[in-house]
Amino acid sequence: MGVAQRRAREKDELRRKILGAAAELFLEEGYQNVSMRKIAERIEYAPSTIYLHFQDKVQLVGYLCTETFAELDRRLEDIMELGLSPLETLRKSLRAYIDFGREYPSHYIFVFCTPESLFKNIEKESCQAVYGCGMSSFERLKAGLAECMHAGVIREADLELTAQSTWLMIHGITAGLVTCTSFPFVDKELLIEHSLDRIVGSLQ
Amino acid sequence: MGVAQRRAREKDELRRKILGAAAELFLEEGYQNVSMRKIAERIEYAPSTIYLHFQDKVQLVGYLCTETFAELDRRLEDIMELGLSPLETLRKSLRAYIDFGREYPSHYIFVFCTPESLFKNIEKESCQAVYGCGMSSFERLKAGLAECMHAGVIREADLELTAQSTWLMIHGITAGLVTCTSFPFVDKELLIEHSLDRIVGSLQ
Amino acid sequence: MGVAQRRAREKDELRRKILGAAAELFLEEGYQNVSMRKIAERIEYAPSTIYLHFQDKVQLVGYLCTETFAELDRRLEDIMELGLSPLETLRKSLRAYIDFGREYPSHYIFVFCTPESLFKNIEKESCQAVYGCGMSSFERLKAGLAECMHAGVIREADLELTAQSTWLMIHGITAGLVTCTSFPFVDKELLIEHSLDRIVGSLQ
Amino acid sequence: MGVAQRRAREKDELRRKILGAAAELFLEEGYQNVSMRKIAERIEYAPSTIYLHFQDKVQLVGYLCTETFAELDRRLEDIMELGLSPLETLRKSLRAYIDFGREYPSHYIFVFCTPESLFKNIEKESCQAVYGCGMSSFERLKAGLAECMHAGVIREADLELTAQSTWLMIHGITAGLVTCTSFPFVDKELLIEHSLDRIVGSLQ
DNA sequence: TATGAATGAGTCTTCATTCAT
DNA sequence: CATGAATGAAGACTCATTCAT
Repeated sequence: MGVAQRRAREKDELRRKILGAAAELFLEEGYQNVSMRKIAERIEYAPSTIYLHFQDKVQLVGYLCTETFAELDRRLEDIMELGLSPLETLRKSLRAYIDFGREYPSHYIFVFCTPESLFKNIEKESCQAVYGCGMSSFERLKAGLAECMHAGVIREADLELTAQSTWLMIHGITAGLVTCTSFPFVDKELLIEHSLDRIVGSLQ
Repeated sequence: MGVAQRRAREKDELRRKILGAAAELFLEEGYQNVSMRKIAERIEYAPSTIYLHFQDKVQLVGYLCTETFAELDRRLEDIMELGLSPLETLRKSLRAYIDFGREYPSHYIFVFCTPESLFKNIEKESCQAVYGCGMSSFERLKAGLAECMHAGVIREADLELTAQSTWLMIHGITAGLVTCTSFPFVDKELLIEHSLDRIVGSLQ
Repeated sequence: MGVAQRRAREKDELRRKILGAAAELFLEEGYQNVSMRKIAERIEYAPSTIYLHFQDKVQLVGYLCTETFAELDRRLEDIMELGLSPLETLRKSLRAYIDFGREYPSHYIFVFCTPESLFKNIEKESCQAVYGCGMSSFERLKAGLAECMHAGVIREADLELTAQSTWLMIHGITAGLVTCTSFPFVDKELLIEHSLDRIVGSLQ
Repeated sequence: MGVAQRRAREKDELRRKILGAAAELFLEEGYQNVSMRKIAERIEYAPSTIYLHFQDKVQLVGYLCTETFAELDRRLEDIMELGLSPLETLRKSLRAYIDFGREYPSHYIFVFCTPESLFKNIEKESCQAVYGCGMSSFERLKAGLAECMHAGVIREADLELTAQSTWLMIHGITAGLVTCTSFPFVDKELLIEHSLDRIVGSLQ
């Protein structure tokens, strides 16, 4: 049993190594410039070895995103469990979203800023993984807004509309900061807080 | 001299033809799926001919974006010349920005949603063209905000901060609508107007 | 000892399972589209396990053909034991040969229509198995012809020459029907019988 | 003009060189083992250069066969123009067919002995070229038989049936001699002539 | 005995780019 | 000015096979 366990652990380790290398390359080179070959080179394995762990490139990237966004979900969950007021929870969640995007810029860009035309010849199923994995955090955002409306701390309005509008705005902040790296932004901390003030304020 | 003139004119014509074909392909297929070969095919010239007019692919696309964003500038200018109130002008400008992005999704994505790491091995000059071309519209936005502050129709605040924050938000709307094509957005017209209400409202 | 026997039996069972799966795939997909992996998948064993039972792919296929052609031998034997007249026996044998080829097209093609150059880098032994396995049926054909000559029901002639010539003709019918699947053949039953009439007729 | 002519000639020369190398490899290694890379290596060009002359592998092979079978057609035509008797013409044609197959074994094997399953994932169109190119010689054979029937030198019978049956037989001779290179054939000249005697005889 | 992990050589193909003409 | 020819590097992926366990 010990053997089987070790094997499983080793297998998982390599899997994580692959995902790690992929994430790094992603960050450094962007999705387009990440190839199975380069991933393999970085971990010093043969390209074909990757195929023992992932069906194809898109699946690999899909897992990468899924796993990374699970982290965002976890963070949002943690915030909800802090027992803060609905409004504080919302504000903290929005901030967590932005922070997350800045910490995992490549993942964020890949999932939310990659035009779908890029996946022209790729199976729908595989793409679902990539596009789907942002949905659960959106749902969380919506839930947070619902609670605020319920508590009467923000204006009553169409929930879906409000949620989408709010998401678009924090997406703008996240994406903008993350992709436009040579834009001469003012102090980013200030910029984020100022923007959140406006966004949250405009809900009230 | 007549000869020289004609030559210059012809040269310029071909240049425009190339840019035109590139723009079409760009729109239809997105940056990644545009190749020099396809551009050449479309205008029925040899691929190598393109290199007589443009240094490389990125430069070509850079020019493309520059020219396209000039169109945005023109639109913003037109709005300013309408003689509307500062606030109306601002609102119309923001709206024009979003509309422009939706009309030229590939250009918008290329200029604002492409992580710069993608251009690792590419001459700075070429990249400058790409990244610079959004700046003038940002300046216009800033000017519009300044006028509103001046006129006292929006709250007095740090101009640069306000402008960047505002840009990030409308960028979010534009980018979100344009890249997340499979997201189940509510009625987009409504979504945009609602969001603009919030953004402009949060300035007051 | 009981243990050793059981082991041997189990080993043989797996061997047959492998050959069975290979035969199925062979039939469904043809030699080129059969891979060790696919065989392994079908029997739910690891690819490497196959190598415990067969040296390599060609050897495996060699055995496969050997076993399948043994079936042809059996059928020819059965016919001989029917106690028919020499000529009837011959005719029935030729027909059985063609039918066999049509039932096992992949095997037939592999053994008789694969140029030997394909096995350039493969051990002679393995190839022998493949090429040898058609010989015994040829010998049976020759015997049948000999008997007919002996009985005076066909023209006396060089036996080897006659046999080879006859084999080439029925080989043409078999191979043609089996490989040229998109050729617009007339009714195949008719075509076969008409051809056999001519072949047998030309012996008399 | 001289320049353009020379260019065209050179282009054609390379094209022929590619086809030549492909044919050689074909012969030596069989269709399966011929790759674009190997062809390129043999002519000492980059693999991508081949794609300037042929769309893809199947097209290349298609041309190879088409061109080769054009040669067979030419030979059959030449025979028809000799002004021989219908029967002599037929006999000579059958013989020419067999000789042709023996001279271009790889081409013959490829066109007539390659199971279509090999082209599983390949466009129908491309395959047509490969499979179609034997048809015109079959038509010639049919015409020859028709003339013989007309002249009353062979038995009147269903033309299509007779033609297909006859083709299958000479196909058997050709394919057998060409693929079964290690079979201990008797003197091939004798074998061919003997078989032709039988085939033609069985028409009368 | 059986296997899981790993590989290296190979598959076809596309692309941006260069250069002699 | 324009091009046709050519290329080298890279793309994703498959396969038969080996070997330590």
